[in-house]
Amino acid sequence: MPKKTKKEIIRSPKGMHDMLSGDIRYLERIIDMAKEIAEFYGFLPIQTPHLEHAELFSRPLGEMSEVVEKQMYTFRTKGGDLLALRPEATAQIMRAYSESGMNSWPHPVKLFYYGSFFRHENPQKGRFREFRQFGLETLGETDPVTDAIIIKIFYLILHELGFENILIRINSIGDKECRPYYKKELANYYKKKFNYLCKDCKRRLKENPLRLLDCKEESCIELKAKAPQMIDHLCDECKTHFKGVLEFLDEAEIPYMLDNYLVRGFDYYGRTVFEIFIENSESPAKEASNEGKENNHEKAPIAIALGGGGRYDELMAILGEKILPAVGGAFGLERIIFEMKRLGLQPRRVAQPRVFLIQIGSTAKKRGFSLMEELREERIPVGESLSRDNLKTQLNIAAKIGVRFALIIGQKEAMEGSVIIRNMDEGTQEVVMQNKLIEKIKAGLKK
RNA sequence: GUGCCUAUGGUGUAGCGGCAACACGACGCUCUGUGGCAGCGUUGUCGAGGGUUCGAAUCCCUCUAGGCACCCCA
Repeated sequence: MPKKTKKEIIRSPKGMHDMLSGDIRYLERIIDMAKEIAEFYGFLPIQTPHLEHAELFSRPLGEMSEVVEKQMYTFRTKGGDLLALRPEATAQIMRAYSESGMNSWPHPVKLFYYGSFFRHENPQKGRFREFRQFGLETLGETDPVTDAIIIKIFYLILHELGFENILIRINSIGDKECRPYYKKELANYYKKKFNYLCKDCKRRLKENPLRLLDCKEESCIELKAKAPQMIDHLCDECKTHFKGVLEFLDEAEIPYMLDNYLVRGFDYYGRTVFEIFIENSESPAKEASNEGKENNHEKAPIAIALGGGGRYDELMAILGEKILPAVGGAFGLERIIFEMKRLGLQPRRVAQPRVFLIQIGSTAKKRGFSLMEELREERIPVGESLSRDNLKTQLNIAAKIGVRFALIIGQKEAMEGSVIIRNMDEGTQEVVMQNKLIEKIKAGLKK
């Protein structure tokens, strides 16, 4: 072992990073838009804790599931409780529903949220250990229109942000009546082809046959084409429900694509499942040349979904409460920021100051210090660099920001209670007494 | 958890065995009375540790971190 090691610089934990003003402007734009639309549709805000009893998540997801076993941040408190950093919001909202007595609210209860979630996995493109989501939940309603509203709001948010080529992939995975039957059918089909399956799929067949439909191995994709499809095995009620959802989407002219192979990992999902993508106009050509195969008749979406969700009518029962039908979904906010930047969509605009305060000398500095407050009270955004004393430097900064007026206070002005207003574009100046200043600036900015 | 790639000022890069270089940014000074300029300076133990060598940013090994993909997916 080395005798002397350089002092280690402390870095942010793996998969977690600072979000700086550049990205936050995008984040704010997304949140502003999402809130506006969600609130229009009658959704109420909710903020749930970042920590919960680990069991809240492990019970619905399964103690032995990979997510709970490996990806959840859990720890013991000093008091001995087993807590977890929240990996998702849905279970929290179910908990909040019963804990906060929402069963006495007018139904359906419609909620939206945004915030950080945590999962301990290897970071890669669009996947971090701390990531932010915006989500919607509608509790206490089975009507297919509620599914459609959730999807519509997600669609609208992206549309209003300026995204084009938004694609909703949608499927119904049945309910607890018909899905087990389908699963068995699917497993039977694949058992016969066992020797043709890839290594992973052989394992999937035992653990979660639905996941076989997700496999990207070419040989498995071929097998998938002839596999039994969920849509043919839906019970009548599920079929009617799914048809209803699609009719509302048609009515709203929301572009969607039936994807019979879209599945979600957990058993508590039932009926509607959906994911939202942005179609990538460049990638089909690229992929075609890479693969050199014919296999590409469907348009290629980007690899990662911007959002997804579905119906989970059975979740509340798993948590030990009365059955409460529910549907919801969430956006990955980092992923949307990434796509907005890639496609050149605009972040939130921040008003730039159009006036800049410049001071020379200690008396003037103090005058400037209090003048800032007078301007703030008048809601005139004003830039400053009070910590600088050099006139040229300050003018330089003012010029760089691109303000219209510089307010210059020097020794002389501080003494006589005046201010120089300098028009930065024209290079003209005017000396005004301080009691006329606000008026003059307001008039000047109007032009 | 597995595999592949990467690591040089704040940022983006060059150097590929022989003096660490360039651009931009930031900051300071020239500069306490007038801006976008200019000049000068500062911003580095080349991710860390070890090895090969007369000599390592450069070659080798280990570690760490990051990226990408797999696995898995909330």
